Amino acid sequence: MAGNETSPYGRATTLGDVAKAAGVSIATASKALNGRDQVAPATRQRVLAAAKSLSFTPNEVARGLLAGKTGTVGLLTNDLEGRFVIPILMGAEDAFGAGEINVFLCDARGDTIREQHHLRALLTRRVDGIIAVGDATDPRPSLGHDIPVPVVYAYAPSDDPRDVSLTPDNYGGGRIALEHLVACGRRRLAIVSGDPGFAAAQDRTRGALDAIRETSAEFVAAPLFSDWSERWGRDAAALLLGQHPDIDGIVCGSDQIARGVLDTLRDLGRDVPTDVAVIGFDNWEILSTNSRPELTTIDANLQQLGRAAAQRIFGALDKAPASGGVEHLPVRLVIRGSTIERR
Amino acid sequence: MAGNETSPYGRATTLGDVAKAAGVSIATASKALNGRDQVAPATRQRVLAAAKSLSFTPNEVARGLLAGKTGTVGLLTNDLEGRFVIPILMGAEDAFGAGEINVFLCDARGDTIREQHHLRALLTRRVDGIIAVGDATDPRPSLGHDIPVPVVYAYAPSDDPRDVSLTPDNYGGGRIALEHLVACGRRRLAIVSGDPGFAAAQDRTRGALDAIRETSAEFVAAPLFSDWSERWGRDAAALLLGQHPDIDGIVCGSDQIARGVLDTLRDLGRDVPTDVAVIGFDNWEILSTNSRPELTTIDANLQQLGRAAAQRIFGALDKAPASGGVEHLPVRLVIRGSTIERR
DNA sequence: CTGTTAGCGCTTTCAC
DNA sequence: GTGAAAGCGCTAACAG
Repeated sequence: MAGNETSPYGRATTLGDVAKAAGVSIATASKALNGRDQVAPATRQRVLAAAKSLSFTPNEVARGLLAGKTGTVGLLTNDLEGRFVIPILMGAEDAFGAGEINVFLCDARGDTIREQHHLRALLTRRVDGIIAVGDATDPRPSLGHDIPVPVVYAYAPSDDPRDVSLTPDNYGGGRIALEHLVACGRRRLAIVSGDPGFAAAQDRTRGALDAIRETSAEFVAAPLFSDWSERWGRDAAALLLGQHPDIDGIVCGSDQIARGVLDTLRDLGRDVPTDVAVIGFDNWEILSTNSRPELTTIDANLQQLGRAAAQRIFGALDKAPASGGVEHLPVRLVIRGSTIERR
Repeated sequence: MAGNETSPYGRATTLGDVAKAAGVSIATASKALNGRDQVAPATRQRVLAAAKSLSFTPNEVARGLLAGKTGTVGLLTNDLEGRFVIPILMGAEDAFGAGEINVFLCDARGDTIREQHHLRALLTRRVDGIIAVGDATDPRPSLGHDIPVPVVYAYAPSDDPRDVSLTPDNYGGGRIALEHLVACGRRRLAIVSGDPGFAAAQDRTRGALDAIRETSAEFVAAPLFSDWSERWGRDAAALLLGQHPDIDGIVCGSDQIARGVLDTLRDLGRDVPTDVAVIGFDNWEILSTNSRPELTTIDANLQQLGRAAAQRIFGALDKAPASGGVEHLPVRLVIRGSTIERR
């Protein structure tokens, strides 16, 4: 396609080439191609034909230079797994009718230096906004306020209340999880959470603790914390069942922990959900849909979170920056076989 | 920062602003900032100072327009999980000393229409190259040859031999897996693979089948195929152990399958690795490092694959396009507790 | 309706 | 050493 001078891939076709081929001026070609209505139908046809035959692709870079905005957004992440960032990316892509915007994904790998580096690069490329995605719901250091484009923090909120932050409602999730177990008829419950240093562990647990007061159920033991591993889930379940053999429901801090809990219950010959109901958190499908039985869990609606983040960016673009603060987005219950009998 | 006319975020500082502040021409300011040597040290200092005090960020968009290249690469993926694409992205970022290049990540979600849409958008943004990442090692339809920038297919190769494709050496991985089991003293082996419609299932299995001929070990049963789930791993193990109680090693088609196999072995009271050694494939850490015992597995070196893809792009940029064909990149054995006794 | 003109922000000859 | 001028590809007035 196009010319073929020195470089292996030739020079791309320009609007000038199209105009020449159609025998019109560049300005007219531009109008024809962009659907402006001050151009004769016949002329437009000629331009369109020329553009097609030359497989003309308009140069968005030039367009962006002129317009003062590029139609790009930077996604700055520390999520090495991609577990959070991919759904958030998808949500962001959706928020602008596919293809309007393109997303630069930058992986800072938990390194502040690298993050600054990427931030600078993104600004240099004149992104229209930045979404900072963390891999935990604990507040993270603000990127600062001397950034000339809107910034939204997703999943991990900023520690500066002036920033705009979106994070899942872990507290509400804890409530929902507990309410579901109670609705399933469970009365003697326990909590196995993750690393107590994480806000997620605290918030989810707090939600469950608060919610139980409104029910006739009770916790047979204080919440257990350690880390987010399956191993801990296994160990915790053994501990709990040893001390309280009559437990009939366990709220877990994550799907990983829940998988461990399921393993131990199986080892101990307890049927799930008949003897003990188990609920996880995250809806990490590779874990939640492969267990025996499949895991009932709380889904953080990350794709919606991505949508919302993108909307905040674009809202802030024309109007004033969205007012700061941490917004907690609703999560949702996903019911599978670990809490109700499947038929 | 910068001026503050109408838009909420003001107009960005331009080179002109810096030049004015430093009392020099735009041309001189440019030279000073870019380390050209035709500028007096004193002048350079003044320009640098002005740039800093105005927190000037050069506009890479304008620069790209002039240079004819943007320093961006498009990553077009169908990998909804992000399991493959994130390591590949990291490898690509590394290949160009961090920050030289930025990557547009586009998720086509397995939809050809959306893929074409994204492809067009990327070309419109004048990316310097495109990496197409699939979520399986089966050949995928070529994006075509009328693309004006280099394209490299990663993980999923193109079905057109003229394209440049990089994919993990699954066959070699199968060999390595088997050789490891034999090196661990196993002699009565079996293969539990995944969906037989996948190239990965066939290639890995073939590698193991070929490799065993060079050893004194044997397969006690024909390879088993079904799907990539844990459930299938559990069922297959039950079947195998029922028919061949003396099995002492199982080559699995994926970590998921291996997890299922481990579960059944545990249910049957077989010790791993003492009675039966198990090896997985993929090194999907959430699975492989959380099992009992942890999984020995084959890692596809995706980060290196990303590096290599980026290098192909940039090689092709100046010189002729890299010669086409599918290149199989080496994989590596990761030894954990499912094949050797840990101390 | 169409073409001319003037830039967007920057780099690069090429005079001075 | 420094600056004026041209121009990357495109759009947006403004004349004609």
